[in-house]
Amino acid sequence: MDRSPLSIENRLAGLPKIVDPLPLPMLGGVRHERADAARNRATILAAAEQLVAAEGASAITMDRLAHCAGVGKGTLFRHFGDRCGLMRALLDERERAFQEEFIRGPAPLGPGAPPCERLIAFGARMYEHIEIQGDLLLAAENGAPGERLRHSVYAAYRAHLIALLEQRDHAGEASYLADVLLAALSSELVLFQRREQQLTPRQLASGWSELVRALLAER
Amino acid sequence: MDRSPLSIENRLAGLPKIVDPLPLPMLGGVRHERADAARNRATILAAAEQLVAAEGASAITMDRLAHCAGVGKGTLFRHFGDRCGLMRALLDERERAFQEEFIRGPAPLGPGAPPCERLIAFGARMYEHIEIQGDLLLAAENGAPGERLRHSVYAAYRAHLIALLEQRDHAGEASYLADVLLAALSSELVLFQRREQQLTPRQLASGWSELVRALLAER
DNA sequence: CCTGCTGGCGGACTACGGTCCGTTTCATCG
DNA sequence: CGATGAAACGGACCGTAGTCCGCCAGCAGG
Repeated sequence: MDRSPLSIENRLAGLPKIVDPLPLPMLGGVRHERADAARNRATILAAAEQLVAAEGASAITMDRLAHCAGVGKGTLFRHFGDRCGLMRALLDERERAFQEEFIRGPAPLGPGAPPCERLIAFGARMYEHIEIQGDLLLAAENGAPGERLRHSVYAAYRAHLIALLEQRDHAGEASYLADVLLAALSSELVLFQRREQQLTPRQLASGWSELVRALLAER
Repeated sequence: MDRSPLSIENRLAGLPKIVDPLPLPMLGGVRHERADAARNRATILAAAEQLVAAEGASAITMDRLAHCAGVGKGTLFRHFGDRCGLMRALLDERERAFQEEFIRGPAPLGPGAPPCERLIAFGARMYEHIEIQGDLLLAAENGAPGERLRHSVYAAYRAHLIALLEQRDHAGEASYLADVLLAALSSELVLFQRREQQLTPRQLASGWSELVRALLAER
């Protein structure tokens, strides 16, 4: 958990957690979730996973899921806030693993490689992620306008990219560029490129790496 | 309603239409909209404009608008397809003017300036557009996932950017880069940058022009 | 083990987007 | 003109996300 004082991930200290846990039971001090609540959450997630596996993310409606899981609708919303929150919860495990990889994993994704390589690896990894979890990601990001950008997952990616960009003198524009780069990796756009524009994963990866190289080229 | 043979819409022949006219009345041959239909469309748009002016785009619900305009809900949907279609119709006039500007207007936005300058002007113009019509644009783009990317307005922007990029050797990646650039100008992102990230219009414009210059730099 | 109360639970309820289809209105043609 | 068929109309209807609140049960303290 602890790392060298120079590492990127230090700069992430104090940033929002990977997935903010909603109101969550623990209010004042440390307190655990009531047994029935924990049981219900697990049941719901299991039912949701099954539904997604069987019929895809779009088959999940809150009514149906509540019925399948044998709980009331209110319970769903208490646990996950809204539909997107539920989708995020389904993605959470992979999400954590991914963030772990680029924060502390082996090069070129993790520390050790030069920023340019890390950025390229980041995009490649994100493309894989979308390839596998596309529909779920889409469902998770498809909330109120701008909500996805306000969410902590986005903030984490953003902070990571900014840190990498700042190692290459993009003093003023790092933040702007981070947003642009992440926009290029949004699941909505990528799925459009894959399905409508018929771009291959290869073409995407190559486009991305050209993009990154152009932006990081000495000027 | 009818215009001179030199009018904008004639010159756009062959290009994707600015706003595809829905099923529209004209099926086989040329046929005009029925009088009551035209009257209703105008009434609806007027009521919508008034509502938007008074309470903002988000105040428009289809039920309410139908009531305000004194028509049935079905009529709304027949004319505009869905809520986004209605929003697009509200933006249509400005949209046409904008496209006219960058296709045939004066440099640097229109032909005459080098691609790099035109791209920079394009972004600047788009930022202005969003500054003024932000909420409406957001409402217009906020449909089913990916719908906005499939729409003809997006296709027109895309084609324009590709044409500009291809004047600078981005043979293979022009299409990829066009999508990335447009993603940077999406109203969702821009409004986030303006409202959440507190970027000034100036900072946006400068970020954009750095971005464009970096991508068009000889390599 | 009993008791009290806090927090979880469920499902009726609301608001909204979008569809459907029986009815009405317009334009055309005999 | 009237008749006739096509197109527009309207609003009841549906599915879905999200809220609310009275009820119930798990847990701590006696």
